[in-house]
Amino acid sequence: MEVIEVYKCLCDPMRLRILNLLKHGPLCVCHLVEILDGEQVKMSKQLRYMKSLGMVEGERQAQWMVYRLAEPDHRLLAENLKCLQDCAADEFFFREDLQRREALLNRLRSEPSSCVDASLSPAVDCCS
Amino acid sequence: MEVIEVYKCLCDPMRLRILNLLKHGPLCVCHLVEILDGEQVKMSKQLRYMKSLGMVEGERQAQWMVYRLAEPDHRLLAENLKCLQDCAADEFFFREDLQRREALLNRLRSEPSSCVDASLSPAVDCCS
DNA sequence: ACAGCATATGCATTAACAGGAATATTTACT
DNA sequence: AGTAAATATTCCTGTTAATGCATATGCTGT
Repeated sequence: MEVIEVYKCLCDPMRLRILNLLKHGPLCVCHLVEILDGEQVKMSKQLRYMKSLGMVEGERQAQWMVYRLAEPDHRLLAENLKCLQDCAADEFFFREDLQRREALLNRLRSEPSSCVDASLSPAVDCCS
Repeated sequence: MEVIEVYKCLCDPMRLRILNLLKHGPLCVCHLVEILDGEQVKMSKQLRYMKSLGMVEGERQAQWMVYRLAEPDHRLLAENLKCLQDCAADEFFFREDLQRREALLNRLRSEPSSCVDASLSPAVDCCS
């Protein structure tokens, strides 16, 4: 991954929000859509883009695709992911997203549905 | 400066190269143009853009405009500027630019011209 | 094999951004 | 005041990247 590619990827709000969420653990597409209040198609395209850069990894679990952060292959990326975590405290929508994530996971834990497993798996905190 | 603005600014090669150079000290526009082998108009536009974000500061000295790095107002920016320095060692064109900068400054020191002063002023290494 | 949900893809349209050419502004010098 | 050099601005054009819509694919349960 090139320096410029890193920044090009990071300069979109939705992609930043996705990274912010995945930093706390893997999520399947439908949960990302729910938390980020996005559309399925858009989400899928962003994920494909980020996957093509090696920034996230997708793994199929039954009919769901579970995405997780990939091990960063560039120091620049690793630094920015680390930094993102600190920014999350300041940035309004980052905080909100994480709250929505918590709410969702709690709901899943209490009334289990079929794609719980994926999103309840422990965070692979590769860049903390 | 917003998170997204930081990244939007950083995702252009020419802007990265400008930052890489200014990190080692102020430069006037004509020297930037010479080192980066760019065109005056393009350079001027990039500098205006970066100035509008508060990323660089311009000071007029006679007919020259001398640009320097501004004190970063966002932790994210500060981190990336720091990181840029390390990247410079790897990235081919970053290294080359710095070599061209050295050559230019040496030339200026030996055969002084009128805009020497500006570009020979010591680096304000605000983000090391 | 079929129905239904989750996810992905292709293509056309539109919005954002960089590029070029011409020109304006500022300053210094005579 | 007039000229020349350095820098900035404006307007227009082309390119790239995001968006929307339609549809395709993959998996599961019956």
